[in-house]
Amino acid sequence: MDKLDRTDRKILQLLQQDCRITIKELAEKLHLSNTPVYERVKKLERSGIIKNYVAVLDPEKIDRNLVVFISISLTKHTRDVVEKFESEVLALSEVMEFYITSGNFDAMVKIMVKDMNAFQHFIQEKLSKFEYLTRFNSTFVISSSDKIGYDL
Amino acid sequence: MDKLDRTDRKILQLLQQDCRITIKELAEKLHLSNTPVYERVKKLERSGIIKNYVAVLDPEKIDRNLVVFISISLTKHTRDVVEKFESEVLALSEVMEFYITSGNFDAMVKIMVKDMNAFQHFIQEKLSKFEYLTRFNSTFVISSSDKIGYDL
DNA sequence: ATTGAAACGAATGAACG
DNA sequence: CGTTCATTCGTTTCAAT
Repeated sequence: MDKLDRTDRKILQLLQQDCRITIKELAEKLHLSNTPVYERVKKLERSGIIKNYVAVLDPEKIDRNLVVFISISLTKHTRDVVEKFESEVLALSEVMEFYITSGNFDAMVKIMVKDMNAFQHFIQEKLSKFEYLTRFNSTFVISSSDKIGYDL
Repeated sequence: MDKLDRTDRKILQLLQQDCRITIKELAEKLHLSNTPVYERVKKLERSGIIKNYVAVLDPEKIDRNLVVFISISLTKHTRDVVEKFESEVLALSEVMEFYITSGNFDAMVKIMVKDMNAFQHFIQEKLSKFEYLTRFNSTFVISSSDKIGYDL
């Protein structure tokens, strides 16, 4: 897919805010008929610019209101060790995001848990068991705000 | 909303993976008819457990492939200063997430930009202009992986 | 690349077990 | 809770431009 024109960007902006909007409604907002909007959305999907459509849940309502970033140092940095660590860490239910990073640590994970007890359990029973993990540092999130989508 | 039963959790799991799935398809996967599935989805929406439905874009395809976490120290920590800082920083197109944090810094932002030039521009022309910002530290993301949704 | 219409399939709500 | 069924509404395709 090449360049996005004004209409494509507007479609993406609206779908980033609410992807259950109907083609019909999109068409009305854009002052076009169904077909061109339909074709544009399909093209954006096929090109991979739209990766997928997901439901966003409220962390508070599902007991995931405590967010912690944990920076991690490893003792080995070979590809196989790092990849195994990544996939095993990401498989833990508390872990939402995994990053290989520059700087003082090798990796960072974002975890979302119910409370401090759940955090302690995660550290003691799960994270600390990894063989090649040598050191970590936890940064607690006091409050946060996310942007709805990308500015195009 | 009270407790989620097995069916609710399955619905949420499927909607977190693909929220454009039809009620009909959902019903087939759950071996139920349309109506109960429809009613459950509406209830999950009304209760706020489902916050919204969003299209996820591919960062690479929209020139946002360089991800950087920037930890920030402020000189003042009053409510008004922090809130103004938060809203102004979040309004910058490069900034996707803003966190008030514990630890050595006061805040952390996640930015997504095209390349190092865009990063440099962000630092020099945008971030550095904030009056109460005193010190910051950038952690570059080398690779990352996100989880599709919450394990319920 | 857009329109308008038509065929099809899904969402919604009533009636009921 | 669940099912079936009827109606409404959106999606998808296509001929024409």
